[in-house]
Amino acid sequence: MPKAAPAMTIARLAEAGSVGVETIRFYQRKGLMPVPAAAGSVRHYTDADIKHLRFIRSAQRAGFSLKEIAELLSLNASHDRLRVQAITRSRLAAIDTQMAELSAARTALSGLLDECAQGHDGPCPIIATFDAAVPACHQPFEPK
Amino acid sequence: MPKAAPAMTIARLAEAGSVGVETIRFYQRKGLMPVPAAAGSVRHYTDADIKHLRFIRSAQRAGFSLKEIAELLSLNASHDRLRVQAITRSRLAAIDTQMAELSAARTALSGLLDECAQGHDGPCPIIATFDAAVPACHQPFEPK
DNA sequence: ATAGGTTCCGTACCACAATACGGAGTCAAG
DNA sequence: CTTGACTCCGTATTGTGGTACGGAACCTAT
Repeated sequence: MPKAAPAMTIARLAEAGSVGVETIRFYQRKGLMPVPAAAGSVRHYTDADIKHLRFIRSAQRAGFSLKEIAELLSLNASHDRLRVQAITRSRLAAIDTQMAELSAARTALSGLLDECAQGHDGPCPIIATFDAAVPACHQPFEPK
Repeated sequence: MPKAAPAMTIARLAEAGSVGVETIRFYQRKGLMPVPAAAGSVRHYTDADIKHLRFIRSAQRAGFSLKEIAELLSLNASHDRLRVQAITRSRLAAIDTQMAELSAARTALSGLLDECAQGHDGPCPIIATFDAAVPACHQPFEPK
């Protein structure tokens, strides 16, 4: 019998997915991850769980919220491809909007940065973009 | 005497900035907006406040957090252009990172969308990107 | 067999950016 | 001069995505 793989516990799964143990338990509570039936009193995970976890993380990187990811996962079972496509399309639209916004912000900021780096007299144009007199508002942020 | 402008109250300012009244009070608490000395027992705002508010909103669109915006505003007073430039540069870098991520996500998603829209047998490739068997995990999300 | 590390579980807490709520005061129109 | 809208103020609650904590049970190496 070949030597058994060292049984994937939650800590190993967490490491494989580059997340914390608590994060996995959090996902389980949210219904995002299946909770495997315990073999004994400690759960064991499989490669499928790693993939599952990675799916969650990459969907997150694509901008899906955990709620949407939960829906996508539940649709996996129901085979409702049209719904999946609809969700994906709206995410694509949101990405386009966000990219446009970021791109506009990028243009504006880098222009202002150049301006600001050039001269050095008077108020910085980055902030002077709002060029009204600013009365004192120097309370520390969140003075707990 | 020309007819007086109708005195800008917090509600009017909120409308001009497309935010809620509560949001303005929230910004004031955070030190992001000056709290004008009350003329009588009700505060009056000026065009400068509208600009101030719009600055906050556009900086937010550029991805700055309220904390960073507070710092930018305080630097306006101290004329520390180098610091402003540093903050701006790091924001630009973050924007570039985020755009790259979004762009990658966009490519991936739109490819998958095409694939999914084409065929209609088997599991949807969008979800099959994570192609492991998914045990039931159908607890409602956030079952309050 | 016992010490030390993990796991499991519930509950609490964090940051962020608001939003809601309730009561007291005030202002302006009918 | 009353009524209704608006203001001010503090405190509480929301949603999102986690992170932390404490105790009990359990598993493993010595």
